[in-house]
Amino acid sequence: MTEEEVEGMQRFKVGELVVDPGTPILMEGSNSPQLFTALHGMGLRFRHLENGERQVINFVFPGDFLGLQAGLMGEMGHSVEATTKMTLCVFNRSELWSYIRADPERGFELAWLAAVEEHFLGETLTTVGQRTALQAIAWAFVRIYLRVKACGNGGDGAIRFPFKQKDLADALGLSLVHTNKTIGILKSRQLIGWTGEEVLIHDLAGLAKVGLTTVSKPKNRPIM
Amino acid sequence: MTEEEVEGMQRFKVGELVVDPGTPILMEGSNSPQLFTALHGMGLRFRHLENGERQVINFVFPGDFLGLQAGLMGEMGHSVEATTKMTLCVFNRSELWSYIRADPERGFELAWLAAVEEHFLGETLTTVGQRTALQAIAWAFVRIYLRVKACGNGGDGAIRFPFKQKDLADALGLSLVHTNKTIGILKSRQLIGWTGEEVLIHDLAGLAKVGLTTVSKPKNRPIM
DNA sequence: CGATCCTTTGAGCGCAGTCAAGGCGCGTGG
DNA sequence: CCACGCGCCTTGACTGCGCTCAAAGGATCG
Repeated sequence: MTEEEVEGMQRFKVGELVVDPGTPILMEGSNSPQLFTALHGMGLRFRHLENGERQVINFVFPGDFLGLQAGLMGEMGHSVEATTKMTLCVFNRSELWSYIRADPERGFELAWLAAVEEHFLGETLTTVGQRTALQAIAWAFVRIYLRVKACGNGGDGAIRFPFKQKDLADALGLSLVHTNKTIGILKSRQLIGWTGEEVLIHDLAGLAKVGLTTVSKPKNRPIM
Repeated sequence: MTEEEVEGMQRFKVGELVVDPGTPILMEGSNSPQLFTALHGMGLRFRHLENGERQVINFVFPGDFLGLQAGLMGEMGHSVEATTKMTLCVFNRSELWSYIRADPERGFELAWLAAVEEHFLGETLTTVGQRTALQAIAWAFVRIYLRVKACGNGGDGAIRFPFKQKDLADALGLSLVHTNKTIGILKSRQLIGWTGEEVLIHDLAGLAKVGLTTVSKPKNRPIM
């Protein structure tokens, strides 16, 4: 989300909300009357299977819009939960329509947001479906690093990543044990480091090579 | 896509295009000057990994919009290819903006389309990441059946499904051999039949149970 | 200083992948 | 008319990546 968009949405904000780690923000299947933009902190989007298995859809970073599906379709396809303490910008779902009507470009903004999500989900699906565990985890660190750096945090090769190995495992469709051992391989190859809430990317190009991916600069929304 | 939306878009159509089976329609990474709506026939959306592996993102049925990512982001995240002979409604990408500007609801329509795609991709991701092969294939047949029935074709338990087992395998991140054997299990349990281009759903409820999913009616776009 | 949560490591198993070969339907050409 | 090739489906044997079970460190906290 560009700064102008954040700016524009601020006019529709109802207030700010600060939530503690572990707080559910949106529930799968629900039709929340409120939508959010993440201002600080990090979280998780995920779905549950009937047998209790969890699929992490992606990680939530500052700037992410939460509740687009509820706003557009009337029902969330996944849940959102805070992993760290988070502060959220709150909107009323009922005002989304007036937001769109105010300027035709607003609808375009939302469509663009959804399209970006779709694009990323397609890439994730390809990872989970086709990459090996080693490739998938290498890919994930490349994506996460680029995503975090894009929102300003983490200048050099270090980023804050307050998630558990189980979260990454659930994001990639792997077991915790196998994820742990595979991370160990990447560590031993001097490609990454991960201690506590800090991840070190020692060799981005090497990681990208292992992960069968390329490091391209993220594109901004085109002005039509 | 509702009939009114199709109606609305028809005004922006440049013409119709008929393509033969196997024809590439959109290429991953490209910025096609043309966007399409599928009118007849079926196709595939897919991505390729650097090692040549293919992930099928989903199946294209009549009514699907093709090229939304190119229109909104300037670059496709996946390729689209015709599986059968297809007829497409053609639009100019450059007119997308005037289409949106004509009516604020237009932007909403596009955002809604993208959100529906995102919703479905999240469900697919959960399948590939968390369901076993048997559960995944059962889930896939439930989704496909509901999707095909939603666009009018296939009244009773029979639908036209002109895809190969390899296509389904690539959609679920499974090997062809294992997919074949797993389909055999579903056949022997009298849940489905699959001969040539026809799939028979003998027991939708039973399939849904195996696939750890529920058969709920699809929701229409809410009128805000 | 026990309790709890997370990470790490080892052992063994099994689901799904790979390799290989055969069957079947269909179109093509001798 | 039949032989042949080709694409796709089917089946069997074997392999191995990743899962499960289990237990042992560390770190943090009341």
